[in-house]
Amino acid sequence: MTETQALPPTSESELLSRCKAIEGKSIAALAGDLGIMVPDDPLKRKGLTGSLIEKALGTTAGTQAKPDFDKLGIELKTMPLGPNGKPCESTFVTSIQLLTVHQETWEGSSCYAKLKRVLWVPVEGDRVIPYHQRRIGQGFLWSANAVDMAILKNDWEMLTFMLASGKLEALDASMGEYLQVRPKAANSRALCYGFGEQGNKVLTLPRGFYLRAGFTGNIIQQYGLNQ
DNA sequence: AAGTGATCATAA
DNA sequence: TTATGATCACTT
Repeated sequence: MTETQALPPTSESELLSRCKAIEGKSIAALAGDLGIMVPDDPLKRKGLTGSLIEKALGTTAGTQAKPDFDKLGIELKTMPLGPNGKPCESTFVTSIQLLTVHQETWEGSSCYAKLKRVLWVPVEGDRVIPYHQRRIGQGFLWSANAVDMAILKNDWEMLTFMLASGKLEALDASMGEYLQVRPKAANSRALCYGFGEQGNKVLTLPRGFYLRAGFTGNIIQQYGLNQ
């Protein structure tokens, strides 16, 4: 049971060639190569696909709030694809520090740091395909075009304003065109502090920014290449 | 079927 | 507790 961790890639082309090396592999094959067991219980393998691909490609950020390939400024995201070839889930971007987001700017935010350049790795996500058999697709590097970047910025500024001005109860996942804010917690009892209506601190669920599946679906269509 | 809110595993 | 990796599961 030897676990291996690739060294960090030093260029985009090196990163892409590593993607090519795992393209077409099944989850079981990749896990086998890395010496990692795959649980049979779906609840015990949430996030496993992403972790396996991280290990294979050589991410460096670990548990830090930074892009996965820190030196290259690239964030790795898997994109589970349903039977229709479209993403079947939203994409978690970053957790939110509710008490300090109001001090941030879009360009200085961890959300922007992670979204400015993303390595998307499509993976079969159709629930009818046994998890072990699901194949890894063709990874590709992406940056938002000017129009999409403006929409992301607008979403972020609107959502951040809600958080900063104590509108926690009015803020829900229906807000934002590309970005949304949703709970990101161990469970509904794991609370943290945020701002209430009067600018006071109140206990609330931790939140994170997510990309809507509709948006990531547009991305993969533009870049064209799924399995 | 989609969309939103809740949850699971693990590291530091 | 907060960060990482997300997907599960209930509501609409």
